[in-house]
Amino acid sequence: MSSTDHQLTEHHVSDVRTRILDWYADNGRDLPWRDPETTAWGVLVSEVMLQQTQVSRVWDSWLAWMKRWPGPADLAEAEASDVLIMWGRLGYPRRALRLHETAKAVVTAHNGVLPADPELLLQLPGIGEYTAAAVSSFAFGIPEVVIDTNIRRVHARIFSGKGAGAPNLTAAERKLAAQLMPDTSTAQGLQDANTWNVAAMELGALICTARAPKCDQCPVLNQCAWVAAGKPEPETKAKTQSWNGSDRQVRGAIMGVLRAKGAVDVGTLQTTVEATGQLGRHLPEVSQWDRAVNGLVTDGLAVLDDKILALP
DNA sequence: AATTCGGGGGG
DNA sequence: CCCCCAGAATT
Repeated sequence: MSSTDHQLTEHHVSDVRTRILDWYADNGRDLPWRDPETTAWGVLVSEVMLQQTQVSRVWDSWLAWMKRWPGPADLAEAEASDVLIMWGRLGYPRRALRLHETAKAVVTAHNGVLPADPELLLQLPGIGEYTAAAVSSFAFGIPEVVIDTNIRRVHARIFSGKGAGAPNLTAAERKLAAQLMPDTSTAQGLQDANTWNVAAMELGALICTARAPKCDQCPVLNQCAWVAAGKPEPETKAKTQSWNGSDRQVRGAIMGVLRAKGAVDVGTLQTTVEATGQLGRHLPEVSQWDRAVNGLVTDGLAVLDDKILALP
């Protein structure tokens, strides 16, 4: 038994769970994809959009997307170019292509019905460990152990006394998350387990935030190991990749032009993109333009035909 | 295990 | 300016 298991008594865990479940009942946000009327497909769309993109930016995009393509069959019939345009500025446009592919796979391999089994969900493009578990739990009521960046931070602070989750998801974090799940042998426990997933996530998003956590509003302030330890600073993580001058910035600027114009002659690509001002003062070298264009084509985000770069 | 992939919110 | 965000896929 490790030192972190030592204080993990059932009484303590149960107390924390009850407090956070009660807090969520009163403070959970009415996000559109949490509406009971939302389909499982709608939940999946929200989860993919929310991969590395904040709730505030996803909200309107999700509403518009679901209105245009309510189910997988609708999206499966769409053109990839329209899918990318609709994705807009949510970022990481490969997510849009993978969601499009997943819609097609649901139609062709699953009779048009999104599977509930996390193992089947995992096989669909763009769905990883987190999203598979989240859809199973949130949309289908299957009490999978959901672990996202919020939940990892909440668990780390309350039970491990650290300020943040590990840099990469560890076996210890998986074990702890599994131990914290309510017993699902009763109907009430089953419901609590699914609510626990979303409640812990919500606490991390609203109260137990990465920076400037609102501990004065926290339902488990007095149960928190991190607070008890005096809120030690998290170990410094690797510096985030710079944005200005990056390949991603150039790729993103090109995609912005393609979404607006549909296509552009590669001979005028540089001046057209630079004229949008998306690159700031950065003027890419020819080699970076080539790298960006080739990368977009390789990733299926654009096609190059007779010196014309266009949406797929 | 480390990199790459957008774009913007917010301290 | 810098870190962070309901991660996934690739190397």
